Amino acid sequence: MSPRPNVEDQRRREILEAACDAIAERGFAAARIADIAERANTSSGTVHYYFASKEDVLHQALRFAFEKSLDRQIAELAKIRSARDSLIKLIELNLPEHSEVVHEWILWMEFWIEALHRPEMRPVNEDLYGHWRAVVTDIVVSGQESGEFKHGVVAADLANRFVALMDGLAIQVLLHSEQMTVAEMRRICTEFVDSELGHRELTPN
Amino acid sequence: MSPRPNVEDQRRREILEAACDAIAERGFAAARIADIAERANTSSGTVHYYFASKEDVLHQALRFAFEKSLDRQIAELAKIRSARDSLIKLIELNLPEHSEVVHEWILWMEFWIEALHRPEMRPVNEDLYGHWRAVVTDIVVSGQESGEFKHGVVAADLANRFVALMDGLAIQVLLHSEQMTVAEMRRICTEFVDSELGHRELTPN
Amino acid sequence: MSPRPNVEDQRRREILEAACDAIAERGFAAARIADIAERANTSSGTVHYYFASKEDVLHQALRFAFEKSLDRQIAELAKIRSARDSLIKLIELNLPEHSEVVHEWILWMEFWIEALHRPEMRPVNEDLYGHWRAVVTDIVVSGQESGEFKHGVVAADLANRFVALMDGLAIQVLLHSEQMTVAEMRRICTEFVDSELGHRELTPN
Amino acid sequence: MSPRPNVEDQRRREILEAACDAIAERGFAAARIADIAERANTSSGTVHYYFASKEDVLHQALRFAFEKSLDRQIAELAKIRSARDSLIKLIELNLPEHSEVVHEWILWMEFWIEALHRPEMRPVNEDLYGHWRAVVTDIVVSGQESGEFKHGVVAADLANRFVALMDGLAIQVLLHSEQMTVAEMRRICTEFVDSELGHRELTPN
DNA sequence: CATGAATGAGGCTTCATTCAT
DNA sequence: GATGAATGAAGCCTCATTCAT
Repeated sequence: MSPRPNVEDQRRREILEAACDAIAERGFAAARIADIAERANTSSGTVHYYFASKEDVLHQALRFAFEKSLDRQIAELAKIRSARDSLIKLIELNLPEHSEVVHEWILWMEFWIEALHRPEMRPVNEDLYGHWRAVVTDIVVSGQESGEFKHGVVAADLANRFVALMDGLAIQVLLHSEQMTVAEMRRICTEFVDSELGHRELTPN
Repeated sequence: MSPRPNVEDQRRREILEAACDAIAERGFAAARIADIAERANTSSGTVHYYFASKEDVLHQALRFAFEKSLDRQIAELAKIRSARDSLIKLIELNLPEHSEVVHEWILWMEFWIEALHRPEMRPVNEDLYGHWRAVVTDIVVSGQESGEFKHGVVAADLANRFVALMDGLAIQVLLHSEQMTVAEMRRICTEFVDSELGHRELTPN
Repeated sequence: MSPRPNVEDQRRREILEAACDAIAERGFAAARIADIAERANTSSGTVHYYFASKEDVLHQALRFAFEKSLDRQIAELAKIRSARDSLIKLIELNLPEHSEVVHEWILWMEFWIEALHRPEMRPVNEDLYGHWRAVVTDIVVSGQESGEFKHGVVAADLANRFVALMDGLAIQVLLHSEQMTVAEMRRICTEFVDSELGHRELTPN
Repeated sequence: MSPRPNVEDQRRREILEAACDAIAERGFAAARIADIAERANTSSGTVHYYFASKEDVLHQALRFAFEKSLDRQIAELAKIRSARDSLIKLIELNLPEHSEVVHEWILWMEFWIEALHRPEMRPVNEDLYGHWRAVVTDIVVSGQESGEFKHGVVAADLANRFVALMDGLAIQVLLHSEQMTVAEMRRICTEFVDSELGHRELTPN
């Protein structure tokens, strides 16, 4: 009957969102409780009312962001029939072109560093990255089953390479490398899909 | 004539090495001046005597580590004639298998995060990564010129993809992902070289 | 007519009991409103609803405990006829042997410290300790009147010495001193009574 | 050669003295690092430079005060030949008449409470109180040997009773009980010595 | 050259207290 | 009557930086 739980859950989410913003803007290590409180229009006391410690908010914030992002992407992909279109969509959804996606990538990078020094966070990587890889693997498999993709490629292996390639490219885009722009990243990823899975090479003559 | 400058340079280097160790072990953000001093068997006062600020030591330490690593790799590659062997060697030199290379990768990852939030560090990326790409590009070009590699591949583009792939794979290896081991990374990188540059596909029948 | 006041009084007492527990377990200074609320199965808001401030609950809790203890002891003593048996009973009732009495002693010790720094609490000492001394004094006087105790001892003086001795011994027992056990405390107190008030020494031959 | 150690030791002692003052004035639990720093004419940072934590300074301060007090008393007693005079001197040295002795008593009381809740401090009690008891025991034994005191009293037992009596009386004096003044405490303690150890009763005629 | 004692700003965390419900 | 979400003041502690030696 009571609407309280929702209110509390709502506040909780606001704080996590604020924490994500703070991490993206100032970096994981430099984010202060006060930054989070400010962005959530509340007090530092309230942040501690909902979370046990700074580490607690920040870790939960990262997981929260990743789960939200994964859900959103899965929802977007669900609308698409073609396997190739799905991978292209996946590329588009993850090109660090607009600030929202840039933020997500920054959170991933911050997470890598944190997980590097805090082994207890590695399960998050295992879990989330596993999901990610599974998404790609599923698309590849279904594309192969439907005949849209060529056979002879191990889906899980391709997923690993695809994800690694995107990660590596995104880093350079985010660092504003002159050698790597969003456009270039898009081209490379698209070509990766077509050359690895496409039929063109199979019918040269 | 005085030998002093060497002494000072020596000490300077010791501090930078110590800073690299501190970053690799505790993380860029968590590394303290006291950690550096301890690892250099000196005092925090001395660290400040040689460097203007904490940021100064840490930034110089990263650049120092990357330049040393680049130099060492270039020296190793200079001994090798074959272009393919050079790329294979490059892969081996950068597989995060032993602690030294793991440390180098951690420094790169820490650097990415730092450069993300401190734009003034991006030139280091531009510079060092540029070198890196140039190394790969040169090997590819020389391989193509000698006929060892197939033509039709844009060397600079391949270098970008190669480097991005390694970066992305290394991250997962460093996070101890169950899906990505050193062996798997070695296989993927080697296959990348052979499938992208090798002649096998060109003579199927 | 309304039974409410009883409900409120009841709740009030529960909170005071809870506060006593909290003081005994965590110490006066370390006891938090949340500790009290938890032990009273209620909320911190409710504690404040019944008491003006933390200081208020804690001070009232101490007084409450002492009054309860005094009443209980007076009731126990009322059953006893012999003056010597009364003093022996008093000793038994205050030997820090079982947890309830240990708790009472801890509350006294906490009270001493609090009264030391908060002069406004000293009247509680004056009042309660006065009662205590009066209890002892009355027993001694009645024992002397009945001939059970020897004369020549100033009852009020003996009460002061008796109470001080017990306080000092109890402290050492509570600190788990190897030199002072409950058994030893019992022996010393009993001998005190007999040597100070008994007739044995008076009729040696 | 370097006078540094002395300087550091000196500063250390100053901070401990300041901590004792802070405890005596504000109470163990209410004493803040800032209070200590202020009284030592230094900064809170410096307090932490010499001591690991607040608990660390405060605990060391108590031990420091007790050892100093014990040493001082032993030195005073060394000048005295007569056993009775020694006990009388001991009483005088510990009557909470002047602020210095009052401070010492407050520190003891604060210590009792702290040791009650922090068992790791109990050895301090065992150690220091043990010394104290030993001092009394030695005086009694030597008095008995010299014939100054009557025999038939177990020295260790008397020491326990003497110390407990003084503790209990001091508490009431410190709480400004109307029933217990310094003069009364002096009288009671002196009479204790004479009645327990004196020869008067032995030579009634 | 090098040290390390000293500083104090900054940030996390605790917790009594308030108040809307 | 009772609650517990929210607050913010207060205090401990860390650590880069300074400076006298």
